[in-house]
Amino acid sequence: MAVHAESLKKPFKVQMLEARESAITASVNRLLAEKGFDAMTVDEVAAEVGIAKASLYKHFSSKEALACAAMVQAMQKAQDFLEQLNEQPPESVAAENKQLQTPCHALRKLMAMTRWTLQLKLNGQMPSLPSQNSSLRATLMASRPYMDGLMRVSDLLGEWIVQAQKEGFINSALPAIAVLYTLYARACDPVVEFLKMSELHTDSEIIDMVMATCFSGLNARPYQ
Amino acid sequence: MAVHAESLKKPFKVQMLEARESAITASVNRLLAEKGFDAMTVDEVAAEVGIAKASLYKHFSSKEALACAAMVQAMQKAQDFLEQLNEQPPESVAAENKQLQTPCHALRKLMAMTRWTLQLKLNGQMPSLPSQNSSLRATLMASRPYMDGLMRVSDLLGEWIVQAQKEGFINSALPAIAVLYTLYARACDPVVEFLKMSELHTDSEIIDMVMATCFSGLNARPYQ
DNA sequence: GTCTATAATCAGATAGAC
DNA sequence: GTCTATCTGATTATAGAC
Repeated sequence: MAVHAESLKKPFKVQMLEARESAITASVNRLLAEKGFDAMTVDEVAAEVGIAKASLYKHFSSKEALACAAMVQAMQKAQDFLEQLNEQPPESVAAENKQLQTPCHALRKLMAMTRWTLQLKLNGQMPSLPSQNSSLRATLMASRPYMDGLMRVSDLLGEWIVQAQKEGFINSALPAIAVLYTLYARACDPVVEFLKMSELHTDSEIIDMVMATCFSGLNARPYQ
Repeated sequence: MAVHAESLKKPFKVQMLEARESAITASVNRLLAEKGFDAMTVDEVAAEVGIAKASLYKHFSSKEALACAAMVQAMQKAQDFLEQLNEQPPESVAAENKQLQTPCHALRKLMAMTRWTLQLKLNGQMPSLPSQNSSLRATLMASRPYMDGLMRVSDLLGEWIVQAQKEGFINSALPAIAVLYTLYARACDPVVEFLKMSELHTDSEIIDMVMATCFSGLNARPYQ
């Protein structure tokens, strides 16, 4: 019983430690979004958190572990968003947005998730992992929390994709995995940055444009 | 007159030098495609070309200059392809391919160019510059040959985009610049790598899928 | 121009006092 | 656990002989 009480109510020291580590992952997340894993230095992280570099290494054993913790946290946020979307009554999903006005519940969830991704990116909060093969990939693949989150996210999205295809709202000629990858790719779509840099459009307009190209493509659609 | 003759027929030594430098840029191009600018080391380049690192630096003053030369060559190849596409009678553009069967000449050229890009990528010949801000960006921006090529390519594509929009084959609600960026983004689309890694599809199938999502989007199109 | 050998720098990681 | 100071290795770049 004492053991249970101990594990339910965290000691003060543990709370402090977790708060500190949470502050670290938040900084890492921001830096990963801003410059990517390779360009981010451990010195920068330490400076931004306001502690010495050696102290960072007491919390995380390597730069990869540091980035991995941030990625796990980001993945958890994504999963939370999807779970909440999954539990909502389908009709209530983003009804305020005219772009989401499709009669297909599954498609509406997929679009809501894509909008969320783009918004996060425009806010500078979407960590960007190296597209090329890197030491970080191996660390992520070996991380249970990360892989568990990734699998759960993929499962949820996969279900919605198959459902939307069954209902005839997503092109069934595309393998579900290709649709999944295409949606994931919005998280690192350079079009968002390019349009943002051009300063010709608001964030909202940029999202609408990328949503349009993602779901409707470049072609004009005279019949719809 | 002697000057003209000199400049028309290149001396043997110059030919050798250009051949050597061409071999270098080819290696750099391949390495840029394989691992990107940051992960590519000058030692690797020297090893692959088969000369000493110090010799490389006699040809190119820095790693950035090295990559820049490769990018200029790649851009030149793209421009050559587009110019040739531009001079062809419109009817002859990739008539053999069923995916290019649109009555709009401009759209057909855009699609041919996109296919070409994806094919180059699948061949491991599409150099990938760092999406983030890097020292390479500055070098490229300061390079006349690169920027001239980029502008010419953008002009040609821009004309076709506007034309296809005028004829009602590309969504006119999208600014031409957004369409241009979306096409450029195919050169670094991670969906291609992901699908390739999954080993579930042939290169040809991958191209067809990415072409479909690019031009028609994910949505089913029951009316078309 | 090509080479070997070396300088210079930067960034990830650690030692050891407190 | 935090700090300062340092180590280590990798990588860009150069010196100087041929």
